[in-house]
Amino acid sequence: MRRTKEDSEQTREDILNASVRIFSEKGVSQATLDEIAKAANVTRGAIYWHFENKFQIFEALHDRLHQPFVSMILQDLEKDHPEPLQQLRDLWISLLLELDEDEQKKQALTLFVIKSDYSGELAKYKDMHCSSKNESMKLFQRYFEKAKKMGKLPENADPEVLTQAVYCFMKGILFEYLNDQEGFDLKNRAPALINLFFKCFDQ
Amino acid sequence: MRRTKEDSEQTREDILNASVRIFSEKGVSQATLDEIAKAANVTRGAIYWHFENKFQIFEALHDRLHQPFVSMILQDLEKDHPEPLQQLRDLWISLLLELDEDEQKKQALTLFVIKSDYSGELAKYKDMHCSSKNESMKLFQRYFEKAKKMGKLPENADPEVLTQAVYCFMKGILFEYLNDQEGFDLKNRAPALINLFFKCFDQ
DNA sequence: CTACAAACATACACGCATGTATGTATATTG
DNA sequence: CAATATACATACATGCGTGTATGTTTGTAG
Repeated sequence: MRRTKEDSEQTREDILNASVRIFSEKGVSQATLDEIAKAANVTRGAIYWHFENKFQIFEALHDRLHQPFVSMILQDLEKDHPEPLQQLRDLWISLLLELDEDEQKKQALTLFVIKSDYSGELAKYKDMHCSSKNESMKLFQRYFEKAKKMGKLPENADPEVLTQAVYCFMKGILFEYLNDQEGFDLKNRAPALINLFFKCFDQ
Repeated sequence: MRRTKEDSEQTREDILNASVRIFSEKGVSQATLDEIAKAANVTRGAIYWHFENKFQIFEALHDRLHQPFVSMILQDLEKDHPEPLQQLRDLWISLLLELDEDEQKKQALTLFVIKSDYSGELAKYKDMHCSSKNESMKLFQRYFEKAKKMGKLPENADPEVLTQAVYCFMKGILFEYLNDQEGFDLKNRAPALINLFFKCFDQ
């Protein structure tokens, strides 16, 4: 059953897509390669052909999902918005609203925000996760630095602290929403929550 | 090796204490009963005598840790503070600062905030977790309801939204801190972060 | 003082997930 | 058109964690 090169690439994608689903449903450590194989309509043989083990899949998924996010933020930072804080606020609101309607993204975020605790078997990937977290935090910090340079923030405001605050808030929202999607009316609450938070910069 | 009743209760406690450690280090699903047994200086036989299985330990831990938290908040709510928002703010700051120096509490919170994703084997306990979450959120909401009755909040402020906002923020802080304790200088940042957030109510 | 049962420790059987070894069909290359 | 490597599927061996069955000691009730 030798397949062509495109076929092969397709099965690789199938495996990755199935992995996101299974990982986000059961958690990485509870997910089994056989489940993933069945969800991707292949056998474990195919998985072991494309990946060394379960954690290589995890790593591949991380790359596939982190990079688009970073480049999207970078693109947003290119724009010379007159109100960087407002820009960041709107970015987050639209991100949350898009998330609410994108099952794929929800699964991916569920996987990396909730279902992977980077302990035990996943411990080796903690550094990877931390550094990509720091990478995106640095990007968010640039919004605040812009705002400060434009005099939109008080002199004593520390962009690093503000970034950490926003990051924690967003992480909390994502966490609560992804943990109980029925109990969290994101579509209606997201603007209210974000707007409320960004009020603390308006003084 | 029949032990007295107090001995028995002690081993039960030993098992629970060891479980918090192992669970918070490896995650519930990756923790094995043999590890727990060794950490508690007993055998798996002792564990199976006191508990049905791993998840019964988890349940027992949840009870042991949730109830003191609730009663602590209830006690704080008894006080008739003239500024409920300030009271809530100070409560959170002191909770975070205490946490920073209490290894036991850190382990417990790590377990329930990060290491248990309530999927797969833990799915049955999701309801339990959600209802105890809602219970504590209702308690936090009472601070805002108090404040509103006292005219400390604008007429159109929705205590439920405000509660959700604070809860998400705190969850995010806890999550980030527990995930990378070295990278999060909680002792110095906690007051700054909390104070910043509570500013959005001062208008 | 002697049953009996509590409080474990030890031993065993089972299933399940992993990794690897092997088989196989087919695209591709010379 | 043969030879080879690719892209898997299948089969097998292994280990590990769980649950349970059984053994053992000792506090305790009568």
